[in-house]
Amino acid sequence: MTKPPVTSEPRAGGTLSRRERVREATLAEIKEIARRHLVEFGVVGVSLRAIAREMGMTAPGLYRYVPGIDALLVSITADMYEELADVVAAADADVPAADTDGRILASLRAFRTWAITHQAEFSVMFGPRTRLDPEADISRALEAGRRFGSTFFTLFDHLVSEERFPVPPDEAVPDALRPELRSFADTVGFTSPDISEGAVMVLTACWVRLYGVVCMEVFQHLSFVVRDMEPFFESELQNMAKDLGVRYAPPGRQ
Amino acid sequence: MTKPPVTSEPRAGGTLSRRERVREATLAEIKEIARRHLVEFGVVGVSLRAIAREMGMTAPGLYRYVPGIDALLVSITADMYEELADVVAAADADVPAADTDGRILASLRAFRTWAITHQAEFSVMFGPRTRLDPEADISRALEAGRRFGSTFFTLFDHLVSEERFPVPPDEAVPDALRPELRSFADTVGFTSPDISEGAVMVLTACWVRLYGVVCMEVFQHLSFVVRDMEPFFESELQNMAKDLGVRYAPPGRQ
DNA sequence: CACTGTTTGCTAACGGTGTTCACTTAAGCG
DNA sequence: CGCTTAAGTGAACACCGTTAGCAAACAGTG
Repeated sequence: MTKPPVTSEPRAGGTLSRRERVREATLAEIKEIARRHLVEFGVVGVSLRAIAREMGMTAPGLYRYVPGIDALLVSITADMYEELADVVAAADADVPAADTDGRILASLRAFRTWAITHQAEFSVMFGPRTRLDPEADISRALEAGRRFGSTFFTLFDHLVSEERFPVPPDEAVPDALRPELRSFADTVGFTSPDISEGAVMVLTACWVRLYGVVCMEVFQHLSFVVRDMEPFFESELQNMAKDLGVRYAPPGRQ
Repeated sequence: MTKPPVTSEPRAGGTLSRRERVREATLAEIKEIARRHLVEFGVVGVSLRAIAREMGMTAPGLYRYVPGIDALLVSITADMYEELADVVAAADADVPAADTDGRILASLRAFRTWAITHQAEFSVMFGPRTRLDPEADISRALEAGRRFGSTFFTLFDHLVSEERFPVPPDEAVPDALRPELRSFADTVGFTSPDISEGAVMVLTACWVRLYGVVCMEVFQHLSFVVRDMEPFFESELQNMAKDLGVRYAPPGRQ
């Protein structure tokens, strides 16, 4: 008995047989309900038994489609990374290609908007790995994460080649940081492979700020003292824009 | 039948009766084991039955000491905030009082060190509230959180009064941000109540950066691409120091 | 058509969880 | 010493993930 993968491969011909189609549909239903339960009850509220109950079947039956609850969570997490990557890429594509500044602001705002409108999803994606076991195969999520980042990396690359901001010389990069920056740039697959370490340092510093402010907002660590976090995000965006030589514009109506 | 509080109050005389002492000891044991299980198995691995088993009693017996698993988690979370506040305050106190720069660096490094050496604790404290129900009484944690912040606020106040860095004029503060900054400063209880909004804006920007970099490290969102996050933290610390007019010094041995 | 092998879903079961209730035991107090 | 009250137990209920064995439906072939 072979363990079923979470996503099944199409057969040789490229077309799916009837059996494969209904199988795919059932799997999609499982993931749809799991996602809904995640949003409604949080990550601890996702259970195979409850999913099966809602589908009108029993929990052991789900094991024909999913190897277990952990793998299911990993799988929908990968879906969510792909969705986020799509949303950010779409926001980027909505702005005229020549308007680098507008594209950067739009992409980052799309990231925040998605985060605060999908708090449960964001928490499992960017929060601590409380339930996703470390041995799980997260390659699909990693790939989508890479795609998510690539939108920003491409835009950042434009800024560097347009010399929008003074790139710190390599001497200004702390020695201990250099190999880490190099490793980061390589793994992440920069558009221009000869990007300087100083530039990558600036990029990560910007990312840390935005990640930090979005995390604070989604995790609600200032919710009892601050009603609306958007001004903080916009302020951070403005700071980042200044450092990067990007023309800041307040969020358009639309 | 009155629900037992998680921490019992000492009686009028100030001394604890024998009964109250053993009660306190049992409660302490419960929390000690819960904490250990949290570290060992993560937040999902904390269970009343397992705690009771280790204590040689049964789960319902614990309900004499704790109203339920949620309240227990909230309670040890408050303990952890108090511990963190102590650690940071101790690091601050270890540096000569006149050396504001050194105290700032020491306090922030103590925060990061505690975070990475207490990842499970940090995750429940600063990560998404996945298991702490929103209706719980978190006043003790909030109070400790306030104390945790006050170390930094006091030091920041020194910087402001010493005019170490150019405080942005009020016109430079986005209108939308002003009431939020005001609310933040009031709730948090600044040492000097007439601190300007521009100064608070700078402070929160710094905090967001450090919070972000520590979260990334603890939540391991770059672990597959970066081995050691310390250089990133130190780099961010250096950036912050520059913006705040603080003399940066690399982490001393000791 | 009948036959065969596979896929699908079920029931039953094991061990784990939080929580409530009724009950017994034991400790402390007057 | 007797009485009050607190501490702890066992049984029960409703959940959870997971495995094993079995029956029915299905797809394809002789």
